Amino acid sequence: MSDSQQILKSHHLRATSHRLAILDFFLRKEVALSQPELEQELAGTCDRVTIYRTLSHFLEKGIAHKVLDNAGAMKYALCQLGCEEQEAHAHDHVHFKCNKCGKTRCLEEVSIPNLQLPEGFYGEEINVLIQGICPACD
Amino acid sequence: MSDSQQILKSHHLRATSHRLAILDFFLRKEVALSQPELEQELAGTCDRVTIYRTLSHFLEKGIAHKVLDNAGAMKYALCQLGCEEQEAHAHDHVHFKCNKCGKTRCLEEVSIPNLQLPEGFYGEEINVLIQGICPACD
DNA sequence: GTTTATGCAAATTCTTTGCAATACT
DNA sequence: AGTATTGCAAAGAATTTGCATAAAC
Repeated sequence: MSDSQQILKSHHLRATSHRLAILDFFLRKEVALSQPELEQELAGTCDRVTIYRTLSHFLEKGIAHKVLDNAGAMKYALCQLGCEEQEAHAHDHVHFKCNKCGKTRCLEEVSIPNLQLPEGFYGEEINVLIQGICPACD
Repeated sequence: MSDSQQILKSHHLRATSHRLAILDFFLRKEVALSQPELEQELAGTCDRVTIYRTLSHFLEKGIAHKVLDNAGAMKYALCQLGCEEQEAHAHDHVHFKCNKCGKTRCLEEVSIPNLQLPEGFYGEEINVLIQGICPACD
C-alpha cells in the first residue's frame, strides 16, 4: 500500500484516484500549494471543484493545514506526524515563502516561541509567514 | 492641516477627498480593513475600484501594509511611525484576529523575537497572525 | 496646462453550491 | 446496496484593466 493510501485510510477517507493524485503531488513537491496550482498540475484530469472539496476534506481530517499567503489564493500544506485529526492540532512552525521562486514551505525545525499577549487577549492559533530568499535561489 | 492631509503630503500623494476619507476611517477604526469592508463603510460615495487603487498606493508609499487573513479578502492596516517609504520597512509586530467579532488589529506592543532560520534561508519580512479572543469579546 | 485620480464597464481569478451521475467499500 | 465522491453548470466574491472624464497641483 502506498504512502498516500496509508494516509487516507488512517484518516478515514476513501481512497479515490483524485485524492491519491493530489496527496502524491503534495508528497513529491513538499511545498504549500493552492487550488489554482494544483489545477494546473492536474491538467484536465480532475475538475476544479473536486480539488477544492478534496482540500476541504484534508483540512477537516487533519491531513493538511492552511498556509497564509499574501498572494491571491489560499495555500495548503500537509500536516506532519503528531498532528492527527481534530481542529486542535497545533502548527507551531514557521512558513517560509521565497520572493524569487515563489515557493512556500514549512520550516518544521523553526518553532514559534510563546508570545506574551497583552491583558485580555487569548491566543488560540498562531501563523507565521517569513518572506525572503530560499537556499535554492540564493 | 488634518492628520490625514499631513500623511498624504509627507508620502507624496495628492490629497483627494477619497484618500482622505479612507485614511480617516483607518485612523478612527484602528483595525485592519479589507476592500469589501471599506466599500460597505463608504457606501455609495466611492467606487469599488478607487478603493482598490487607493490601497495599492498606500502600500507602495508605505502608508499601509498588508495583514494576512484566512478569510476571503486581503486586509490592510496603517503603518506606524518609523516605517517610512520603501519596501524595506519592517513590521515586526503581531496581528491579532478575534474569532468572535472578526476584528483584526496590530499589537504594536508585542514584538517578534528574532527567529533563527536554517542554513541558506534569508528572511526579509515576517508576518505573524494570532487568532483567538479579544478583550472586548471575552 | 500637465499630470494624476476617478467612474464605469467589463473581464479575470478564486471559491462555493445544487444536483444528477458515478465510483468506492 | 448504500454511502460518499465527482463533474457540470451556475452563481457569488474578490480583484484587475482600459478608457474617457474630472479633479489636483
